[in-house]
Amino acid sequence: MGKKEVPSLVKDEKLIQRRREEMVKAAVSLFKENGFHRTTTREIAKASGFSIGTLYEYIRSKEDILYLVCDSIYDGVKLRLQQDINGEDSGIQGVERAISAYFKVMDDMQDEVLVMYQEAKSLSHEALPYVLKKELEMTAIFEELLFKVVKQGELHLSEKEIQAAAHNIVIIGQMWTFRRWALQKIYTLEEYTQLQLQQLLYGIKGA
Amino acid sequence: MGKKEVPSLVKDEKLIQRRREEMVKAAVSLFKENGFHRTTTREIAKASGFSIGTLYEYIRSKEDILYLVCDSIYDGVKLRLQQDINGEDSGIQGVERAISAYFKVMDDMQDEVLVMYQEAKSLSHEALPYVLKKELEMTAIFEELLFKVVKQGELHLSEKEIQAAAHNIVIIGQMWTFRRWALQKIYTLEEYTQLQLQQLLYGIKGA
Amino acid sequence: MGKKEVPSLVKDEKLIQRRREEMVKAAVSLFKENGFHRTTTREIAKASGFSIGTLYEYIRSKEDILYLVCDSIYDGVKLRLQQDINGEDSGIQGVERAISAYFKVMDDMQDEVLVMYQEAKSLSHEALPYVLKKELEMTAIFEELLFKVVKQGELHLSEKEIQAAAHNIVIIGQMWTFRRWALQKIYTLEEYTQLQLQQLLYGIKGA
Amino acid sequence: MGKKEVPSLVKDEKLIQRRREEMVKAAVSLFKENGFHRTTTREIAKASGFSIGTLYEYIRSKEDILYLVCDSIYDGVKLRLQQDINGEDSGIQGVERAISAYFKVMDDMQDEVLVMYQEAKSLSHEALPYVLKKELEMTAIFEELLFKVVKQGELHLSEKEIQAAAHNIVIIGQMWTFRRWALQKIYTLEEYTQLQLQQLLYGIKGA
DNA sequence: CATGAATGAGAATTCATTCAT
DNA sequence: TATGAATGAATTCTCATTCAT
Repeated sequence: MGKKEVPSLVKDEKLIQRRREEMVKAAVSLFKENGFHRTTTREIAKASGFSIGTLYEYIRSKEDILYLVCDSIYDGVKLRLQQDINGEDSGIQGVERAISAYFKVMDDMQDEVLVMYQEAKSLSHEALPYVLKKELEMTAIFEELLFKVVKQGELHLSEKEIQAAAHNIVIIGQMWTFRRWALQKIYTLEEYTQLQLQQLLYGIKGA
Repeated sequence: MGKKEVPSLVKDEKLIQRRREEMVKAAVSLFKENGFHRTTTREIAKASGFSIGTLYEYIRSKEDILYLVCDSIYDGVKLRLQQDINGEDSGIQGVERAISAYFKVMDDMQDEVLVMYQEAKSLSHEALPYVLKKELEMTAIFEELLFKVVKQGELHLSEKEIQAAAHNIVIIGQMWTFRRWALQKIYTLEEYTQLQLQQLLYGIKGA
Repeated sequence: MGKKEVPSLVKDEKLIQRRREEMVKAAVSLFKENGFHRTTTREIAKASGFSIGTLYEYIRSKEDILYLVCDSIYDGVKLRLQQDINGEDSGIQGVERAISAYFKVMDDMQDEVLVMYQEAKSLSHEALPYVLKKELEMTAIFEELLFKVVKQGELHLSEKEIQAAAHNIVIIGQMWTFRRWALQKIYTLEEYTQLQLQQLLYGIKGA
Repeated sequence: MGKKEVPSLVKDEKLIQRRREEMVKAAVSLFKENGFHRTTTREIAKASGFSIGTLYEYIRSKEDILYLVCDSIYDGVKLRLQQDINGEDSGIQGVERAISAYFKVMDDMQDEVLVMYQEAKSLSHEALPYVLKKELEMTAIFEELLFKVVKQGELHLSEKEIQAAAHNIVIIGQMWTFRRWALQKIYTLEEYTQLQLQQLLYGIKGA
């Protein structure tokens, strides 16, 4: 489904998957600490528990690792989000629930979100679109949610308004991590969630 | 006022300023294209119009350049913003005006904002605080604006609500640049401004 | 035994030893010709028969090479000296024999001694003590030799006199190399040895 | 008298002399601390109290400074030594006096001696001979002294023995500085002088 | 499949020296 | 004479990637 294929010299698909998971885990931790450029492939291999030679059996280049990392994080975020939202109540209530759940995911996956946020731009022109696509899919989740509520007549928003709102939700969630140095000094996650729900729903002038 | 001093081997202060401006201009353009890490000091020197030796007469290390770039961009943004806001009408109207002006600045300085946004995190632990401080000052501008309106009784917001609103304004403005690949396909700047003003003031449930 | 460990990225200890021997050999020859500071790491790599990258798999910095060189030379000198002295006759005769052997070693290892003599001082404050310690050990060999003879009643020297004599022996031996430009024009090694034995044992006034 | 001429762009001989003295003084201090290679011309200029441009009005290259330094030190040592020895008593007594005086000069000029000792070898093939010549002149002083005493019949030494003895005196004096890390822990200058006089005159087998 | 030694292009930085003012 | 800004060749060290075992 539109994923970029990263070739491997190894045939055993199961093994590829397992090794890559180890790699990604190690890499996230290292990227978080030192950033993509300051992390060496040797360090990643070592932290992954195998040799540099083996590392290159499962990827072609250092950039592949970054791609796998971003890919994996998006999948993780999306998976958790979909689990937390699923069927449940719809209407405005459902949107609020989704936002709260999303903020919770951002909080739980802070390190990953940060890495994705800061390093994705280092991807080559070839790989970047795949990641931006994921970012849009993320936004689309909230667009759809809002769209349903509009359809039910509970909200009155144009399509462009829906899009703007969805983008806002997404980055205000991410902001919790990439502005943690400011926000997490002022608010607890619960406070932040309450305040932002208020702002998102009612605005500054809000009732 | 709390700026980090970057030492130079050259004594003539005027010259330092002039050369550094050339450097920063060249660097912004290169960083935008290839990012900080993929840009070499030689490229910066060349694009600045002087030799590598001369470059190092005005800075101590590559990181100094990044710091000067970030510093310069913040100053630029803030300067323009303050010019555009100045005395003028207060009240909610004033806030709206300020937000519009801010979005306009973001649009005009897209390249710079993008660079600052993506590369600032590469600053060392020593220099980073200076830049984060600037980011907070940016936010503080809107906090103060809102605070005045609250004082005048036109808005009813707690301090924490003011802070959240200010952060939202700032990053929704920045989002116009760092999500340009999505947003600028959907909206013109005017549309974006109108829609986001609506969202910020009245929220999803909006009037 | 109190050696400074020089870390390597390579795991195979045997290989490390072999490669470092090649490196040291090449470095001695280059240092002798141009001195430590005028010799580049690339030259050392090339003369050693491997690439610059490989060189740095076996050392951390250029200074490590100098340390390895000094270390190796001292070990070489000491080893040869101990082989030449071993059990043999004791008494004054033994001392004379040892001095002659030592002078012979100095003569055989002129290049090495010269390098060690002239470049050791370029070692960092961290590494220098290890080399000075070796120099003292060298001196201690002669101190012990003299001490035994004193104990046997054949010589009458205080401890401080023993130390002075030992230092004199050591540097008069080294002088053969570092004043070669003067001495080796006047004397053959045999002459030098005879004359200096005379001076050392009986002094200027000597019988 | 066989000195190497170092050209200058400046005409005023008095000025040249004065500036060069300042330069040499600054350089000795810096060389002692960091060695010739690790000292930059900028540092020397600064420590001398003039600009880098001015520095190069009085020398042609960095090496010229080293030559001037060595030259100046030798002249200084020789001057002091000749003052201390002059007419005075002759015979063995005179030799002893000269040695003591020489050791005292070495002690007083430790920094200079050390620099000369360790850095002279960095001189180019062109300049080195001039310095070695000075070293020989130093030795010649003691050769002459000894020669006179031999002539007077108070000592019985061949020419080669005289030369060896003179070399020994010179380097045992220098050793006081370049092995200070060992010797100056054990002896005071007076002790060292007494012990070495004893060794030099009567040898290990002593009186 | 796994290993890790070897490679060398490339990057940041330094510093002796020059020359216009 | 004095100054100090400009220069760029030279140097150390890094690190992604390969390939023989």
